[in-house]
Amino acid sequence: MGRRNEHTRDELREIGLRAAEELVAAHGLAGLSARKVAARIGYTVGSLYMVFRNLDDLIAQMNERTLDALYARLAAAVGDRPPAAAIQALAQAYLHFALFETHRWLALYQHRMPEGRSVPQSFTEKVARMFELVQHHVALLCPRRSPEDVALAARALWSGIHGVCMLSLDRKLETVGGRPIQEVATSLLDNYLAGFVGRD
Amino acid sequence: MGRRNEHTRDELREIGLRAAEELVAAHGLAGLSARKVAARIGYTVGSLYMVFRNLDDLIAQMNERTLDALYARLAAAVGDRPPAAAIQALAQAYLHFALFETHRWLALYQHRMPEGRSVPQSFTEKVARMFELVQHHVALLCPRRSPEDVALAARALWSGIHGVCMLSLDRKLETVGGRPIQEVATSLLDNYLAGFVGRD
DNA sequence: ACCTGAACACCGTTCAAGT
DNA sequence: ACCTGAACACCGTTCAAGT
Repeated sequence: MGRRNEHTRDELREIGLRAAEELVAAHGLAGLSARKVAARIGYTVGSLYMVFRNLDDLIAQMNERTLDALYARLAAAVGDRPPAAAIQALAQAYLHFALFETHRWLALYQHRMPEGRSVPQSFTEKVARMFELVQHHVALLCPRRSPEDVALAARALWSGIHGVCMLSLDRKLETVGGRPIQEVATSLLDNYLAGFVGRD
Repeated sequence: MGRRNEHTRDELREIGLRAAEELVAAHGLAGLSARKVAARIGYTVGSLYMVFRNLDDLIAQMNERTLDALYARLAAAVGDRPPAAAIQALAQAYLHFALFETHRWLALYQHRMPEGRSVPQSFTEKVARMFELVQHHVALLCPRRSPEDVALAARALWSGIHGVCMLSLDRKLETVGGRPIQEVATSLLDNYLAGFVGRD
């Protein structure tokens, strides 16, 4: 057998990633398997290994696409808002993505590279680019603060918003009478920034 | 074969959980399997299903033990400190646990119950108990605030600290020149509380 | 060069059979 | 009642063999 040649390498990679995204969207990262992806695109499992080093590689590439989508949403959300509003918009856009593309977003953090191996550099760069978006607007908000202070504040805020998403999605940690996630995020931003700017 | 009777049901459960904890500590949740646990305690896989409903049940029980350990550390950390110091101590104790018992702590959040099933009530209660520890000290710090405000603040802070841990452990998100995790956490608490108390 | 099919070493879960 | 051993349906990964 062999030689179907219906798709180029790039096409195979594309439909593979798309199938993976659909599987994850439907059943979460745990519902993803190389065999299921192969079945869904009408190839044998072995074929996937022509285009992806292994399943971890496939997931890493899928996650990079998620990062791209997330970045686009964040960048669109800021628009030309003034700093404080821009930061709030960034947070709300992040929340929105986590809430409405839950499985895709969770896969970003659930997937851990095997023991020794690290994540590709392109992945790290996309994360850095996203972080700088936050940092930029914090800097605009507090022009007199040192770059170190701004970096620290951006990191604290970003981590905080991330934690709000995580704990909200994890039904395990949903305490009774929990507030809507947006409200918690707003509280975090408002109070942190009040403290941060107040000591400007 | 059969009938070894070297261990009671409770003992079997205990050595099973202990073996699971050792495997997770060494290789993370991904390195855990029912067959490995069985091998490690010198029983066949089937025997595990006498004591645990399935692997998810085993992991859930293991995670409950982790929650107990974490709660003990947090409670010990507060001691009889005044509110503000108590909150800082809680955060630092949480960070410490995440940093030094990383795999055990990560397992708490990496493990997701299968599609329909939810986490046992005892688990939820242990989480609630931990959350109330934070809430209690925030209430002491701001006696004039409404219970709703206090709950919101506690939730924002707890989520924030959690996010700091998560993103710090995830080497993926380590941005270059990242500050030490404790510093980020302190910034989060100090500035949030400055904002929160300032509007008291 | 592309792709298959079968193989290998794993996995969770069940259960008849043995003591 | 306790425990085993084998079975079943899955899994990731490799690779000789076919076109």
